[in-house]
Amino acid sequence: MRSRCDFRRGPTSGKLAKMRKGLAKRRVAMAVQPGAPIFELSVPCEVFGTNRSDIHDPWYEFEVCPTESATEVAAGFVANQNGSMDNLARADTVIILGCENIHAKPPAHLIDAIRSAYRRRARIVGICSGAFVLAHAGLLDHRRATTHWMHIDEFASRFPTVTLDPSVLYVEDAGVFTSAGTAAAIDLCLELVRQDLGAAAANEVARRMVMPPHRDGGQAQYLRWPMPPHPDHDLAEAMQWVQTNLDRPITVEDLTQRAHLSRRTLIRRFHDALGVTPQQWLLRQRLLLAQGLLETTPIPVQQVAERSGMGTAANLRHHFSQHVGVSPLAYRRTFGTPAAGHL
DNA sequence: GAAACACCCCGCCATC
DNA sequence: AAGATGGCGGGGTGTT
Repeated sequence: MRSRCDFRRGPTSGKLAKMRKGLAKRRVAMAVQPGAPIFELSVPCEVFGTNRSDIHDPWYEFEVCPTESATEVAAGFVANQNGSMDNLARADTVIILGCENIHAKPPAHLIDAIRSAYRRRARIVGICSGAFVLAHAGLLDHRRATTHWMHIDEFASRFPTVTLDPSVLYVEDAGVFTSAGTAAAIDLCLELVRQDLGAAAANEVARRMVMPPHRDGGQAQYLRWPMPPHPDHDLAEAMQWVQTNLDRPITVEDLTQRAHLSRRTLIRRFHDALGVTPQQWLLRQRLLLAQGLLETTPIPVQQVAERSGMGTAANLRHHFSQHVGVSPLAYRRTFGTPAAGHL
């Protein structure tokens, strides 16, 4: 079973350096076809299109690019374009939204624009049924991808050469990202910010978007994702307890006691809610905390390991390399803030 | 990087 | 009868 939130696919060190230092201002362009769903359209606008230069300066340059001159999207709204399709050719990240009719062939000029962007190594992102457009463009052949669960069968039968993974929220393969339905667009967009600007920046965006589960008064400093959308009370309480005790050794047995469940049932609940095992989730929380500490503090890697519950620096390095793709120090060099003694 | 040990996961089956 | 839960054990994974 693959992780629903496929955090194993972290960027390589080369990618990190390039992402951080290669461009003064990142350009994101979103292609909008007629009938594009409002929610999915709004997510990239909210994440990339809102000026958040107080989090990271410069913030993204974001453009909406309707595929037609006056593109009417869902619910009767008309995309008030600030960019034309030409802008796709200049973007570092090209986002393709879902289309009204997944059975229709996408317009040729859109396919051409996507292929062209891919050839010049732009990051290509298909949100929800946008995966159909990417598949039409041939970008998903023999690659892992996902789409809305309602379209899985249709997608699989029409694009048999794509390795479809219906269990993940989003997936990346060779610079091509696809996300599952609707709300998964948020997860994917935040992941893109995380790759570009680091975990602290992505978590701050998430916090401002009031992402669950931290709706209570004591907002956590770092977003501990993934969390289940609707965990039952005992499970949520156990997970909350983990969040505030990451510096200490925690076993699955501790979780079973806090959740008042057997080990077997706990694993089942995690699997149903998140698609990951308790241990995988715990490790993810520790790594996210470690990432935040590396970004925002100057403390030695050994202390980062201790505070994040990773135990030893060697263990932290091991998992960092495996899941984030770079060493802790390389990560700090790339994403460290002035508070961490960098930049 | 390898090895040893501890811990974890999941298919299977029984029980509630 | 169907679904949820829990125990077992072999194989897998994490930690040192």
